[in-house]
Amino acid sequence: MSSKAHQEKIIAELRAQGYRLTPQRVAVIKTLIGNREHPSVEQIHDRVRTDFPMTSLATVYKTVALLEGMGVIQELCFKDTSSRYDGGSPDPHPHLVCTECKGIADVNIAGLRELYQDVAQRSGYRIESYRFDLFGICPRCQQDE
Amino acid sequence: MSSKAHQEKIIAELRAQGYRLTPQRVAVIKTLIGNREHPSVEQIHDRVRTDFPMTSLATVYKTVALLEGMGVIQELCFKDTSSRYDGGSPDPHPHLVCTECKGIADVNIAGLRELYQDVAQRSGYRIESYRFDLFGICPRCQQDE
DNA sequence: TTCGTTATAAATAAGCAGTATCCATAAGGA
DNA sequence: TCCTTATGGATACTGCTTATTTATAACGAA
Repeated sequence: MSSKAHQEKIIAELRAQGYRLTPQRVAVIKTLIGNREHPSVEQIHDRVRTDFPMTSLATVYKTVALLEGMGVIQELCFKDTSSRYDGGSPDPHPHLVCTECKGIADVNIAGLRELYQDVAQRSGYRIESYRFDLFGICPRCQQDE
Repeated sequence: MSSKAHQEKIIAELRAQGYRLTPQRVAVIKTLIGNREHPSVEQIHDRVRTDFPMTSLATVYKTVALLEGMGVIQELCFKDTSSRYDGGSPDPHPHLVCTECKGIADVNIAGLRELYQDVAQRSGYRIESYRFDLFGICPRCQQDE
């Protein structure tokens, strides 16, 4: 699905659930959806304010909470930085996290589902989601060393 | 290694690095090491205070930071609860997290190393550690439903 | 198009986990 | 036993996030 179509779908979903379509919300959605940069609330706020300078930080917090509640974005919480938001896919997937530049990249790992379904069977847990972060140094930061 | 031996090893390591062995530190170590319950700072604090009632929360924070810096325990940060501490093994390993009772269990997943070494090769990242949490409902909480 | 209802935005106060500060105390070597 | 100095205790503070309050604007109805 194209980024534009994805945005439209979420906007339609908001409308369907009776939420109002405010310019601020649309701007947050546009910043998040199809953006592969996993921005922080601050970064979303800065971006949104280029178009709507009066937008409050609280509004961005409320909007990302709303979108997360709808299950269309994922919050990625880290201990040393503020949370980052993944608007690319609402389904869990592993992330590559550069400990140097703090960049976050999506990565696909084949066979992961089978792996944790085996764990579910062995442990008796009913597994509903996961979080898999690989920490290291990205190629760009390795060059800069 | 037995839990007792593990504690002794860490105490020796503290001494070797010139840190003082205070009763508070020893109590924190005893609470953490060999404990499979992944306690929070609050829980460690409560436990330590049964023996040393005057112990401050700040002391527990400082001690777990020290132990984490030495690489003998792992901090597990979550978005909805305060951090939990893993004193069982300093090496990264996956965790099963019950979203109902907030319990955390260690789990072994064979082949994980190969899996992310393949990712390293494909992506060019130099992977140094990871965090893998599986969220779900533990067997006990499933029974209580 | 206008009006009315009411969800939402802005501003800002409050909450909370974790950190820093400061002084008194006690660990450990001499 | 004494001395030096790291450490503990108390508490103020910080930064991220949430709650509160009031004014505004979205959207259905007429």
